Amino acid sequence: MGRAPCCSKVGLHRGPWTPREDALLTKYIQAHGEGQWRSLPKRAGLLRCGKSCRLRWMNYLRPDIKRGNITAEEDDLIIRMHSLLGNRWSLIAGRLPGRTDNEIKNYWNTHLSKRLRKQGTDPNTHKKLTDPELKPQDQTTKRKNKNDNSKKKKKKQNKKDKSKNAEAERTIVYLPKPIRVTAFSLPRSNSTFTLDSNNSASGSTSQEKDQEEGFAGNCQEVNDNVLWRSSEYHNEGENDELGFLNEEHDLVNGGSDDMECQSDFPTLEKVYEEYLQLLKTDGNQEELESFAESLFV
DNA sequence: AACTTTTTCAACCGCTCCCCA
DNA sequence: GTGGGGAGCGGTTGAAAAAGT
Repeated sequence: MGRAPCCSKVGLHRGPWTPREDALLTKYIQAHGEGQWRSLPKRAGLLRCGKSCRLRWMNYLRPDIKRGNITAEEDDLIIRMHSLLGNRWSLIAGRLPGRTDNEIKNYWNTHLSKRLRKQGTDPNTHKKLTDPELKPQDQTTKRKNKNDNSKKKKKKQNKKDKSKNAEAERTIVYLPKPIRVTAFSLPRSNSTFTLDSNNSASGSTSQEKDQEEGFAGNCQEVNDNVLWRSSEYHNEGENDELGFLNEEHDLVNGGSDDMECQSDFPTLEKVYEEYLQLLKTDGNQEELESFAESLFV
């Protein structure tokens, strides 16, 4: 059993937000700032749960949210980030100014994972799908279950078991150990994503290459391209786990003018080489895990 | 035009982590 | 050291829209 819900559902509004609720929330946050989500609804005069308020603000009302279609550059970046980080949407979103984790998650599930499958790449592992029978395992199957109530109920009941089984069956990808990070040291209300017109993601294009080379290919691709340009995706004051990657990329490239790197981390190339060595050695899971962990100290 | 199926995405849920008393 | 509350995250749901028949 988990914790009790953060708020009593009795008497609270649920479902889509009305313009009036949006206005109340926006007005309140503009006046008092973000935070204190639990008590915010009451103080703002909203009949909503604090969680709901937070979500609405973070995913929809925040002034720094970028509207409109995801560009090809963003698209490409999401795929690359996902190959490195997996489903860590908030981290990925942190690299895409103005985009929310929810938006990226949705975009991945509705567009990118499908596209990768079509292209013969497993969206989970980013490896080439060898068995064509794996392909139909997409949302179509999921949708068919949607109208089946008994299955639906069972689905929820077996949720945990399923995820455990899936865990066991899944191909192990030695992604870094997930850690919780606070995306920005500044309060969000103060963080300004001033992305000028030159700030597109990299000029990289070679998705086909990625598919052929799988995870390793992606990693190499990351090294070779300008994905980690600190001036583009590293907000001032940000202290997330990818920070060192940004720095390392600059080191690899001989450093950049706008950023002084005094990191003790090995270069990204070295890290990658070491990683590949460990991958080649069979049954070296422990070493791999500790290696991955060491990257995030 | 009517109906069915599929897709999209905002919102919810359950869980974990972090912080503080 | 520990327990509780707040915040944040990722997975999932379901209503509405779009596409197909």
